[in-house]
Amino acid sequence: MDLELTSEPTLFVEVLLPVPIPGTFTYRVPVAMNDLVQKGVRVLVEFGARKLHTGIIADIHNRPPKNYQAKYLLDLLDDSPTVNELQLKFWNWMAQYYVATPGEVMKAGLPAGLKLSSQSRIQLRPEFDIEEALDLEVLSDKELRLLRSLEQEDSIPYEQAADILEVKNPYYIVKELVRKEAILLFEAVKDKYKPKTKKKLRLNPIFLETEEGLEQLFASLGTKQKAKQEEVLMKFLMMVPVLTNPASNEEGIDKKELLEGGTSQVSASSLTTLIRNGILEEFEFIVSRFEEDEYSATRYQDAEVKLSEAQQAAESQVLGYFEEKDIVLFHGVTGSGKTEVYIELIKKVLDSGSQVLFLLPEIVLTAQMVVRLKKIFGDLLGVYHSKFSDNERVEVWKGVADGRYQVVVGVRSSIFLPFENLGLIVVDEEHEPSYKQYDPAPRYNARDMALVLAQMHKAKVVLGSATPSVESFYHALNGAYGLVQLKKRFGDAQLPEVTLADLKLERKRKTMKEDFSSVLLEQVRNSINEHKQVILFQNRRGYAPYVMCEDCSWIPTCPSCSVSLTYHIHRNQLRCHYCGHSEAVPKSCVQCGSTKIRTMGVGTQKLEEDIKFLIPEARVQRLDQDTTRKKYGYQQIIQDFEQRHIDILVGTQMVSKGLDFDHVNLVGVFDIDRMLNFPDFRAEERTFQMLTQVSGRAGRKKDKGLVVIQTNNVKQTILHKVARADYEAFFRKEIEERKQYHYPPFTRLIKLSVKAEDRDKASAAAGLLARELVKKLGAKRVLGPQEPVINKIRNHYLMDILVKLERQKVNPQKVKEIIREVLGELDGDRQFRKVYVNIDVDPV
DNA sequence: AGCACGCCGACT
DNA sequence: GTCGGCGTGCTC
Repeated sequence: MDLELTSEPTLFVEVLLPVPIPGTFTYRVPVAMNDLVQKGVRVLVEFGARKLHTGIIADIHNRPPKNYQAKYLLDLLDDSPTVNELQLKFWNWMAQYYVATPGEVMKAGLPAGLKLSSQSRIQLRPEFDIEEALDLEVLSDKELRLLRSLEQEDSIPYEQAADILEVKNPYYIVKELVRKEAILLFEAVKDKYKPKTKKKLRLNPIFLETEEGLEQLFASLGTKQKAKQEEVLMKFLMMVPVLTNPASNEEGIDKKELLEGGTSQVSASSLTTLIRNGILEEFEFIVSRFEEDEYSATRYQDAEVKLSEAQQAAESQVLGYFEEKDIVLFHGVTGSGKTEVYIELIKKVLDSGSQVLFLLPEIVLTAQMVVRLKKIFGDLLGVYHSKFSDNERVEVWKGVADGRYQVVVGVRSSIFLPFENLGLIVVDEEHEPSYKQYDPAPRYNARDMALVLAQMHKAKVVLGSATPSVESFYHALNGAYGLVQLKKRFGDAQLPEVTLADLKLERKRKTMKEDFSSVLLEQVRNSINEHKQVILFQNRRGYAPYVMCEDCSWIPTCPSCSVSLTYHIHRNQLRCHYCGHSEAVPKSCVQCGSTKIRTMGVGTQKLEEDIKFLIPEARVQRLDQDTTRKKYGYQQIIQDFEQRHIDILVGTQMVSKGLDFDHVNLVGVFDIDRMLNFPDFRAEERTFQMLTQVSGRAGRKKDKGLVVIQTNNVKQTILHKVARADYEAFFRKEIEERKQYHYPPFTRLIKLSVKAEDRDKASAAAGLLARELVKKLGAKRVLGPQEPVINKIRNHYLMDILVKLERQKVNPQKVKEIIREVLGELDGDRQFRKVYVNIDVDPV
């Protein structure tokens, strides 16, 4: 036989693994799999001595690695690719741009449910003879004990060995037994994703084959407990017309439905007997985790949305821009009806056969927008949300891959879904910082990545906002993006009136009640008397940001972070919002022994308490991270507020997002000065956006709403711009400052955070880094190192370096290469062991 | 990032 | 001796 002709080529694959090591890993393809390997397929590989990993095939070739022996692929997990080629390209791009590894991007992009988990198991070697080993006296007591237990089982989990042996770490004993060739240690893999099933029942079809079948059936029942069994059967036959409609039997009936449904309950144990005797058959049916709701039958063609003239004009402007530009910034004031325009655009894209991605910031998602879209797009719409379980995410992933979902509404991570042909991406509230991921790497901004993804799909993008980011508005004015504006509220609703409450003055006159100015409190009372609703905005959760000893000013701080501890009232404890540390409130001062420990400052909990005390008849509810932990917590509160079971909603920025309430006529804003004075070049932008958003909650329909902003400095011009809803005035001033001080959009920023347990080490490493960067980039482009305000988190000291690159002159990818190089040097220096550096490209 | 391996000190 | 803590180096 001619080996040359029959032998198959030896193939190798580049496998992407979810590890933070640069590059892919080369594995050898077993000949039997040669025809089955394809890019994007999940594979099972051994990685390191004992670990199994799920990886993705990124490339296939026939070049054996030079310096090592490639391991074999263990298994292929898919028949068809889980990740398409465009996604692989996208991941790669993202890794380059954000200075991350492809593995880190994979980790962020692939839902956990598509990764496999592995567990070590121990098994007795069948050829090993325990008695013989005993005769030879080569086994210790413990070893023997483990072997005896294994005799009874096929295999046991590794952890169980610890219980059997009554030791903490069975590793050495297990290892010794492996050496003696008594046992095998292997990895069992299980697919984490399990479809959800329902138990269904059908009648054994043999009873339907002949005319007399059913009679025989009743005759064949055992004599014992016959009546009960008959009862079950009768109910079944009433619910399933087996004779007139045999297909209904094929389809079966819910087990639960048979047992509990209808008018009577029937015996579950009789049913079990019927199943055991082969009269009824039980089978499992895969169901979707997403309940088919009342809208699912609707086709979007049927759901008419009437656009106002202004909306129609906006839509045709967007379409007009799309003739020549790929990106349009859609600036529409709160309540101007951007959503209807989005919907019309989406319909058009769907009609052309392309897919649509609708991005929303984190918090809004469960609320009204999804319901609205669901009504229109029915079961073509997939929803991707951070509170979904792993399994639910996998179902959306698969739905997108097989084309069941043509529209997806989702949070930032939905840019990773396996779209084949996107035609449009809508980024609503494009200015929202929650589109940016902080930790872990890749620190990506979903808004920016949406632009990249769209380009790869040759799709269009609409960036929508009532308060566009300075960057986006600048690009729009520059002509890089199209600009479409809606300046009037829908249906002639008026913009709210904005009043400033002068806290300095009120304090002097002693008219403050707790943290409420008399101006605000009076308005709250008015609203309640008129049976209107009120929103109070305080962007700080907890009860008080810190507590303090009245006698010596001692403030409890976190043992691991350089921050004061926040007081939470319900558990009566102090908590760190950075690392989660919590402790009881000290009864007396640690420093001077005084018992006069007072809460300082205001959080949402305190506001809630105060307003309940000041207006006892009002029904008050708090909306923040702490009250919305549960999956539907947020939805529940919003619903209660909508249905007017709540008069006053006290909350963090959660209250400011995309919610339309018809009966709110007052919004109160606390602590805005702290936000304005935040040491960040975006502080004013953030404040303006937040105030505009939260103001938008006041007044709908014909009622003019009122916004009361409490401030210590009524002269701050930004507050007056909010009052006039003058975005463009805000923008003009802001863009001048950005230009003057070289901030985005005129520069690109890269922030390096150096982290080490030792403060001097962090400082020294940062110093070295900065010097090297200055050498290569010039002193003007490197700021710092500077110790951040919060200089210690989780027992690691921090130092920041900011790299500023002029937008026109500098190639940012080159600079990232330089940063990688310099970091490599630091990595090689023994002195800087255990120093970590985070790279944040385009920090927000 | 894990995780194995090796070296060191504490304990039965 | 054995256990377990931590520093170091590697993963196709």
